[in-house]
Amino acid sequence: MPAVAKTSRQDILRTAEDLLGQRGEEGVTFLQIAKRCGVKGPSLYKHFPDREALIHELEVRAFAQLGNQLSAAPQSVIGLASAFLSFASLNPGPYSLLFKSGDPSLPTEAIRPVLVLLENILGNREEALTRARVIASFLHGYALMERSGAFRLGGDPAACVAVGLKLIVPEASGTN
Amino acid sequence: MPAVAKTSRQDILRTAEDLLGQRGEEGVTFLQIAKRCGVKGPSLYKHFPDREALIHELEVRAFAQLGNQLSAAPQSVIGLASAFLSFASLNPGPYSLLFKSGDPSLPTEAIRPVLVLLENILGNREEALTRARVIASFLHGYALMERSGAFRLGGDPAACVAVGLKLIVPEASGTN
DNA sequence: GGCTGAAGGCTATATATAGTAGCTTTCATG
DNA sequence: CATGAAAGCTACTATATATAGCCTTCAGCC
Repeated sequence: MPAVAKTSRQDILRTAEDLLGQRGEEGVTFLQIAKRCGVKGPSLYKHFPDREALIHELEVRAFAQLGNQLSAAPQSVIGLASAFLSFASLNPGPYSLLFKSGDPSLPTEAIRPVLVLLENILGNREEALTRARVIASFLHGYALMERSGAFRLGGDPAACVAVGLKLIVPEASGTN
Repeated sequence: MPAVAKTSRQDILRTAEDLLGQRGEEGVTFLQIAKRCGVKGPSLYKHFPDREALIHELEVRAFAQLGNQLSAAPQSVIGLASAFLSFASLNPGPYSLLFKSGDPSLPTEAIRPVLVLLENILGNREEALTRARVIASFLHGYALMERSGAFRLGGDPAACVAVGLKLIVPEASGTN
């Protein structure tokens, strides 16, 4: 439309996602992105008002990815939990952005499969929401502590996942 | 001992903790600390090799504080969990440092009361460790999600704490 | 009493970061 | 073909971490 256009919003976002994956959130700098996109730093401000806006966009995308993973997974407690934890460990960069900002409506979308499953299992909307929150907290906390190596007392930390899930949703045992 | 000494390691750490409490981890900068301690930025390197070392020290202190809170709390599942979550919400700065670095031996100390309590309740060391991990993951995840406002689907998020604890340690019901 | 060495300051500097101001180029459209 | 906006650019500001090298002051020793 307008002028030369050496890069684009999409190009920038893709590059930022690469950096996020390779170096984590700290590594997502305008200078690095610009360099890789073949423009100078300040030019990026023609596409994003500031760094926070870019990071927010990455968070939205991360939620979308997580949502896809959960939708595609076996719709069981174990299936969804495994998909969640896989996403966390395979995509530490994007994962680290989740559950931090607290504004978009997308999280609701991404987590929906869990809620739907629990409603089916429990037959109670209210109880399902509470239970979903317990599971989300548990898995999120586990993912973070696992990644940072916070489980230092020996044994197999991963073992606590299955145990935890069974405790939190005993109704799913057998049915899975 | 040696020379003028306008400040000290302790002074710097106290100032850094103030900043951590007031502005969060991002706000803990050598320049700000130096200003408040009445010295210039580079002088701080006479007391700490780099910023990371300072932050690590703050993390160690945060674990010590948390440990004190847990030791002083009622030694019940609810009592310890409440103390943990209180610490998290009353000290967001220090709390944000916990379970991140993954090197010191102090975490082990801080969390010990939980482990001891669960060993008493369950009478099984192995099982107690697993259960402690489930609880720690759950509470840590809850604290983070609560703080960032990740619970957006209405109802009372806090309600899921009691429910979660009861599910994870049903043996404690009645006894608390 | 005076030397000396090291602790702990300081200034100056280098690099990386976010962000702003203001100019320039290019093309799509009237 | 003129114009205006999109998207570059350079130059600059401010803040951050960190290093180099110098200066000052005292503690301890001869």
